[in-house]
Amino acid sequence: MAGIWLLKSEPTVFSWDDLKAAPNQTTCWEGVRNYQARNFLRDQMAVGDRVLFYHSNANPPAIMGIAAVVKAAYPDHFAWDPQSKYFDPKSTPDMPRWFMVDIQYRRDLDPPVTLPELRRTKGLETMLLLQKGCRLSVQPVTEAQWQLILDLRS
DNA sequence: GCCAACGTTGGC
DNA sequence: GCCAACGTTGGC
Repeated sequence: MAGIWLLKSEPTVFSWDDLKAAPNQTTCWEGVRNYQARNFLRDQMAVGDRVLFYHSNANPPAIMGIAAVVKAAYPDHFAWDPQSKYFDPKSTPDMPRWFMVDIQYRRDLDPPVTLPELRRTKGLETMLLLQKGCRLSVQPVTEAQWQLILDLRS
């Protein structure tokens, strides 16, 4: 069974609409600079995995829709660019420290599933996103959680 | 803008 | 290896 992930993005940095407007509705997911998130991304994300696209630092924070992984992990070359805000001199082409995947738009959740709605939903209490202080920007989602979330819009 | 929670850094 | 200081995240 293919994996399921929740990816966080601040809409002022890269929004759901940005993804839909991107060439081929596809984008590389650069800028992950946390080791736990990197390990999920690098070691476990695979082509065909399902993605919940979440707007953090938004009003309200919400899952905007569904995307899919269309390219598995490869080195995040933004880490090598001194002009990039994601520059990290400790990552080199020979020894890349950071990785990214490509994701592609699949469909909207209409309307978006807001954080308060998620908190109200029975069965999602253990979802990582809802845990106090969980800042992980790449999170695994269980099949049961996925189904509960989709059921909110069907 | 505030601030709690967390992750990382670096001196020792 | 400890841990204080610092930086970041992200809801509110």
